[in-house]
Amino acid sequence: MRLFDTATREVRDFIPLVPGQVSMYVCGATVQAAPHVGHIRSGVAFDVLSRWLRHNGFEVTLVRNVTDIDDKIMAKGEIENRPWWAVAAHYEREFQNAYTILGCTPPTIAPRATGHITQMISLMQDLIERGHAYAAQGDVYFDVRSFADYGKLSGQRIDELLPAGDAGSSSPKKDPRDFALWKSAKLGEPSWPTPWGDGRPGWHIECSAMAKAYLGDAFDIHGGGLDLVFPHHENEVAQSKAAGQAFANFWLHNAWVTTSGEKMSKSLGNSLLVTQVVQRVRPIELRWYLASAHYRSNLEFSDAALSESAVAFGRIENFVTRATEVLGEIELSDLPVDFIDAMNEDLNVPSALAVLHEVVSAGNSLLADGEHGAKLITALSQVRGMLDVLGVDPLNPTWNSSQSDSPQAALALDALVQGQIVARAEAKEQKDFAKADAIRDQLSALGITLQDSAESVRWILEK
RNA sequence: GGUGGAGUGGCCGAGAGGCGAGGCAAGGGAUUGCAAAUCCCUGUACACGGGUUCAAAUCCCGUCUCCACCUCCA
Repeated sequence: MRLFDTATREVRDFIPLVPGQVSMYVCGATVQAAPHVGHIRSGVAFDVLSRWLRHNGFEVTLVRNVTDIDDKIMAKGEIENRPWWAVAAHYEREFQNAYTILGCTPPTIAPRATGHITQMISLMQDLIERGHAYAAQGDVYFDVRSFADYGKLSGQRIDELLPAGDAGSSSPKKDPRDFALWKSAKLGEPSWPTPWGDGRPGWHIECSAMAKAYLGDAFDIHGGGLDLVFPHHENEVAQSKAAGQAFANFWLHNAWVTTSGEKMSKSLGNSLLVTQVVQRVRPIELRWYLASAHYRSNLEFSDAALSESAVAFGRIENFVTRATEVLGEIELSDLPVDFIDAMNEDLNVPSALAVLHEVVSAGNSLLADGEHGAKLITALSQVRGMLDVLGVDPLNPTWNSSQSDSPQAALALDALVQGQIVARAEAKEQKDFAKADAIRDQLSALGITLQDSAESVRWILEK
């Protein structure tokens, strides 16, 4: 399998540090607002990666952090008139819900920054001892000039960077590009005791501390959104490597969801909350849409594209449902070679989907011809296998809408619709097409679509 | 100013020297009482200008446009 590594800017062979196991750290959310579609794209992208790794027999340890203390969370607490920790807990839950309804496999652990202050202190002590950090007026800063590789990950040179915004004359920093590992607490701010005084973590330190706590000094993959490359990941890798760790072997970054060509972000006012979008399409359709573009390509979000994508998925789903009605439960078989090749080449999902569509077409032909044998079984099992890798197998219990799908209700509805189907068949028998069409229209008005085929009539409830 | 990415047919979206990925939409056909569902057929697209090559969307040079990061960001 090959993956694009931001650090080397090339697609290269992925070989885990420990055979058979993959350790992965993905930057989750700073829980200061509800998740929008862009946030969840990242969740879906790395979920597809971990599913593919598991499919290939790797045991995956996935750490996805929750940064639950930072300036914005504190500011939000002011606005919402509640403690910072209530804000953090609230939005953490919202993210959790979004990941869940989009079918993301839960991470092995979702550690919180505030639960790892001890590890942060120990890391800072280590950095100070090694001469890569210094305490000043209760703050602790990372000394970027002390670390030769600073800027390597993002291709930045320290002297070419725009001056940092907080580099005022009052700053105790040695260099304006030095960044805060720890910030001394002002009155009324949350704080934790340290050898340098009471304070709270700066951004970046939590990820270094938690990656080490759960994955050790060296691990396979570090992921996140493209905007994290600089400064977040640059600073993280600087801290951890300056502390003597090998840190991440691969750096993976997902691209944006855009609208009108621009990155979706709160400040531009163009963000769409996950909760809003899943009112328009089903969660599985949103996931299909987000997963269907290559993770390193921008995905231009539009209502039209979303709707078309849902229609396209409907065709796949239709095949799965019809074939399953004919075949019942089946065992999964091997995936098509072309699909495997596409996924192994830096998760080329769009190419992989071309294979999926081909198998679906072939499967539909088999159904149309009434061939319900081994070929159809293979087609269905391959299709479901491919969908499963992408996390969009419609038959997976994840997607059962719990409220409406009680078995009794489904049986009752089926009995009623079957009655109408029989009535329509009788009308057709008597060439009373007006009556037959009226029955079909009635059902259609209720969201029930009839699908005729040579030997049977089936119905589906539009969702 | 520094760094990185992108411009592909009506739309979405892969590919990255060689004989038209795929999807959606559209047109035609099969099937149907009519629809729906399904299947088959139909498209010579790669921002622009040069160049290299037997061959370029893919390589080189130049130009234009857009986006992102360098401040919080998935």
